[in-house]
Amino acid sequence: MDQNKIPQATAKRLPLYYRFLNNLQLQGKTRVSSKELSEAVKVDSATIRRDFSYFGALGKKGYGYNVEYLLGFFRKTLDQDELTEVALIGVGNLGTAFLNYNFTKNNNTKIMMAFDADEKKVGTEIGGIPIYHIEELEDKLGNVKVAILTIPAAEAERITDRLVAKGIKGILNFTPARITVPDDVRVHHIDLAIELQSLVYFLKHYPLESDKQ
Amino acid sequence: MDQNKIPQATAKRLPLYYRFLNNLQLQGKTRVSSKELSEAVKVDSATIRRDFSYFGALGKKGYGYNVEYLLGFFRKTLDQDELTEVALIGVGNLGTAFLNYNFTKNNNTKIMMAFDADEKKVGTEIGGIPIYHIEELEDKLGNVKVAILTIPAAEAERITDRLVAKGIKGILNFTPARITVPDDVRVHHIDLAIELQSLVYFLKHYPLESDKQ
DNA sequence: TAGAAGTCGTGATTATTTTCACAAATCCAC
DNA sequence: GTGGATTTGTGAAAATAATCACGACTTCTA
Ligand SMILES: NC(=O)c1ccc[n+]([C@@H]2O[C@H](COP(=O)([O-])OP(=O)(O)OC[C@H]3O[C@@H](n4cnc5c(N)ncnc54)[C@H](O)[C@@H]3O)[C@@H](O)[C@H]2O)c1
Ligand SMILES: NC(=O)c1ccc[n+]([C@@H]2O[C@H](COP(=O)([O-])OP(=O)(O)OC[C@H]3O[C@@H](n4cnc5c(N)ncnc54)[C@H](O)[C@@H]3O)[C@@H](O)[C@H]2O)c1
Repeated sequence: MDQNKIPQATAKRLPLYYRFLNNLQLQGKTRVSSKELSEAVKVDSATIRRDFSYFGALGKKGYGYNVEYLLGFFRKTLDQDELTEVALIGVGNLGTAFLNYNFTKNNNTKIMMAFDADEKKVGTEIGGIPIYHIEELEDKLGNVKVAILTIPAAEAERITDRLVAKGIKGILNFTPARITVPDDVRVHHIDLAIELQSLVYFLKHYPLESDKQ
Repeated sequence: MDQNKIPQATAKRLPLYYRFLNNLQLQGKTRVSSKELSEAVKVDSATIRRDFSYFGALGKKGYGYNVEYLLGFFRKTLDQDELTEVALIGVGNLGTAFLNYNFTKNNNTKIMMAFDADEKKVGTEIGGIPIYHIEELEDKLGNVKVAILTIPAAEAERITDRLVAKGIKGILNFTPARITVPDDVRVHHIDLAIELQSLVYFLKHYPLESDKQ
């Protein structure tokens, strides 16, 4: 709760760094420079050094960063030692794909349960995750604070209200609906149609640029 | 090709505005203010007005914006009159979900073909889209300039090289791999594991903030 | 032990994006 | 018509983010 001064842009890159450091350690590397890191994650090396510097002096001049140390540091910073439980709402095309994916691999986030309105899906399991009826939402949700929303857009607002009422604090929203939530609930929109459309727009209107993301 | 001065942040919001305007028109609304728009898409109204202003004076003071006019304008700006063809590489969990989704609904982007390495999938269709063997990539791709990448991370770089060699200019990359491409190829990364992880990070470290996105 | 090479951390600068705030224009009710 | 209510478009300011560039320190080699 202390590191409230870390720029949002930096915070968004932390998981990326963390994942790459994990890979490095698996490969047995013990040190890494901001330059190497930069080439791998496609973020300017000065930006990486700046990002790290918000957490203090993590590296050593002339040497770089010690992989194990840095990894341990990020593990703590990203709370990788405690599992974050997630609920998924809407076991359709997208929802099913997510249930089949192991987010826990290097992430310590786990979908614990799923909900759907379709009686045929209720009672079954996908990837070992039980699917409950959406009417059981309030009963089953327990202490889960994060939800993934993969229901039709028309249902989004109504279900969101129920999630919020039950204490959900973070929503990863894949529906095109822009949902309304109280100030203390955070929503990240992932709008795949818009991502595709904006990629196409950039292609047509920003030819030969060098700025990707 | 002319509007090269439009900020990237603005460009990314255009499809969002476009979609909402479409909905408005379907509802039969003829005018809309930046304030209404703001509430619907959760973007500050001053930002919306600024965004629009890059394209000239689209509204009328004291009145707001004419929905039909604005929509027509964005349709042209976003090239909605011509269909953009897309290829999907990797018909697994995610890839299948995308094939079942109709991006063309209000987007004018269409997945025309898919590729996979799995013989069992090759030759079949999903959502009316044919699945070819990845070895046919160069033969079948034709003039398609945009690709969606939903293959295992380990394959990403190799396949990317082939796509680029064949003339692909835009890649929507869902793999965790940070792929390397020439300057004239644009890559948008959508890294679902990182989105989830960063949402969790924000929840734990930025309590009671009001800034979502 | 000395010098060369490498690399961090950061002050300063620049770039980008958001937001404020208000004059000007328009609308609308009467 | 007139006047109060709206709402745009945009200068200016503020906030946020990226990048430059270099001093300081470390490592490595001989
Ligand atoms: N599939 C894609 O590639 C894609 C792309 C872009 C956006 N999206 C968006 O993601 C969302 C999900 O897409 P999808 O393709 O998986 O849709 P889908 O129709 O396959 O799945 C929706 C699921 O939600 C369930 N559902 C419906 N109402 C419900 C309710 N009230 N409570 C709980 N469950 C309910 C349905 O039974 C179904 O299983 C949609 O909003 C869609 O617009 C999907
Ligand atoms: N499913 C998810 O929810 C999820 C979440 C985050 C990230 N991802 C990433 O998205 C990508 C796809 O995930 P998925 O769950 O759909 O995986 P998947 O294993 O279900 O699908 C991968 C598909 O690619 C095909 N393939 C393998 N090698 C190929 C090649 N050389 N050429 C063409 N096709 C090939 C496989 O046959 C398979 O059909 C992965 O990189 C994964 O890390 C997926």
